[in-house]
This record gives sequence, C-alpha cells and structure tokens, in this order.
Amino acid sequence: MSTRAQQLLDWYDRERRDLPWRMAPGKKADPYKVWMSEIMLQQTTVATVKSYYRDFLQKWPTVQDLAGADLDEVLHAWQGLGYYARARNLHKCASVVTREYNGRFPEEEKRLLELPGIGPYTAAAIASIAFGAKATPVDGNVERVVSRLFQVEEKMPKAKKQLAELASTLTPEKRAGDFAQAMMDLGATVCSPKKAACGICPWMEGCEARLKAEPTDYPKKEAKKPKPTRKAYVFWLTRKDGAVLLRRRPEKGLLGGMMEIPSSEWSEADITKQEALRHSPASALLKELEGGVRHTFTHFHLELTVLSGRVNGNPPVNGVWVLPEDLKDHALPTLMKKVSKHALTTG
DNA sequence: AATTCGTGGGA
DNA sequence: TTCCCAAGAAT
Repeated sequence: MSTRAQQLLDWYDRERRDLPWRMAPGKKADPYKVWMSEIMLQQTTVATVKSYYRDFLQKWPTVQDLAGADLDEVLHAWQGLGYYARARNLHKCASVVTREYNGRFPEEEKRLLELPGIGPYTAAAIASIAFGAKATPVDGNVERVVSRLFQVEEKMPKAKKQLAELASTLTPEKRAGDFAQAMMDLGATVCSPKKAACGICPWMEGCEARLKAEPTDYPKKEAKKPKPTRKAYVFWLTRKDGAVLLRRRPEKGLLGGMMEIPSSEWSEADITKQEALRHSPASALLKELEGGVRHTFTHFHLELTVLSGRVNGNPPVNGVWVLPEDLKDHALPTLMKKVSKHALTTG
C-alpha cells in the first residue's frame, strides 16, 4: 500500500467519527443501511440526516419492508429533507432490489449504477463501504481534498473528470471503503471549504496547494449565476368545519408528489391579485394576509402572498380537505409548512 | 452539457 | 441580510 494511503488510514483509525450508519471497525456492513445513508447524504449534511436515518430504519428495518410501503408514506417520512426525487427513487429502488435481486443489493459497482437514485458516487460508495470492492466514490469532499493535494487549476465543474481520475489513483486495494470514508472525513473536518487545518493534516507534507498556494482557494470555481425571484398568490381556502384545501403536486418536477397549498403559477413576472384570483380552486371572498412567505430554492427565490377565505358549502375541488390539526398526517414540504403556519397565525 | 432538483446552518 | 454549500442524480 502506498505511504499516502497508509497515512490517511492511520489517521482514520485514530480520528474516525462515530456515525449512526458507520459500523464498528472490522465489522461487516449492512448494504441496506449503507445505501439508505448514502441516499440521504446526497447534498445533505450529516447533522440533518441523523434523525431521518434513525426514523427510516425503525420504520422499515429491511429493504423488503420499504418496498412494501406506500410511496406517500415514504414521502411523508422524507418531508423536510428536500430533493424529493430521492424519496421517490428510494422507494423505486427498494422495489427493484426486492423483486429482481431477491432483497439483496448487487455487489458490482456497474450493476448498482443501474438502480434508481444511484449515480457514480453512490455506486462507488456502496461497492467499497458495503462490499469492500476497490471503488472510489467522489463527492464534494474528495474533489476539494484532491484539488488541493494536486493543486488543480482547472475550474469546477470542468475539473470533475480530472479530479475523479486523480482520486482513483489514491485508492488502495485493501480497505477501500475505509479509505473513502477517511477522505470524506478529512474534507469535512480538516480540509474544509473555508478553512484548512493544514497543521493537523495527515497529508500536509505532499500537499501542493499548501506548499505553493492558498489551500482555501481550491477547488477553483466559475462565478455563480444570480437567483431570480418568482412570485405567486397562494389560496388558503377553509370550509365551514375549518378544514383547509390541499392538493397533490405532479409526480415529476419541483416538490414532486408532495402536498401543497394551491397557488397561482410561480412566475418572475408581476401578477395582479385579480389575475391570480382566476386560478383559485374554488370561489370565496379572499382577504390578503399581512406579511408573506419567503423561501429560497436551489435556483430561485420565491415570494408568496397568502389569500385567505371561506368557501360556501362543500364545493367540488381537485384536492383534499384537511383539518389544521391533521396537517401533520400529510407530506408537506417545508415551504408549505411555512405557508400553513403563516396562515394559521396571521389569518 | 447545462439545468433542475430543498433545506438549514454557519460565516 | 445575504451568500455559501452539504457523502449528487436525472434529464
């Protein structure tokens, strides 16, 4: 094994973090748990994932249990975690593994890659961590560490291919899973985005960014585009019994499959209240609530104005009437929780 | 190949 | 307040 790999593994054996999905040293990993944690950790912090991970495993201890659940139940459990396509693919993947693989995840990276929600990173992570294969998962941490170690000048995301190749040259034949987790721990704790604790880094000696430049200047990045702001009116419609109207969003796209408070189209162009009213699911005398709801997604800001009113009788609508105390039983994304809270406290 | 996908915490 | 960005994948 190369000195470099050994240095990092030694560091990992001393400093490794105790995480819920991380098995004791030398102990065999449960592929289902590795998979679950890796899907949840996609673009999501360790701190945020922990409680969801525990809840999911308690609720669905095996992949067969998860496959047997209703998608809506999975989306409900996933609410607040974001990137809801992950939940839809999680459920789909559980079905495929249960049905086509008899409940056992395939061991080969190539076959893992064919499963829903599993891309290059996750396939390599499962292959190495759960099955001990020599694979190199490349996440943001690995890209950052490698870009500094070799002082890669190419900007992201163009540098991704080069960084992945460099990373794979580092991976040892044995303990590839530990090595991968060590790289990620290193990036998360020592070689972090805004500060590099080079003094305690196991790789300080050969790090080119430390020797010849400023480590935190890497990886180099292209300038980001500004986020546009979209606006809309949301309709907080209540029935005589106090129930509020919810409806399900389309399966694909933003917040796909989740429940929502009905609204006009989210548009960058200004819309008048009168124009928006034509999109109300039911007629009612609507009053504009003070304040509003602001929310920021990955690529745009959203400003919502809440229109609140009571409908007459029980009009036919595309949706479901839900009592405020029962909102918790539905798969509401954080944005919609903000809206309901605003309406319930302001209205 | 560039966009589209959430959310919360920290600087 | 605003910006950054976190164990990426799908299209």
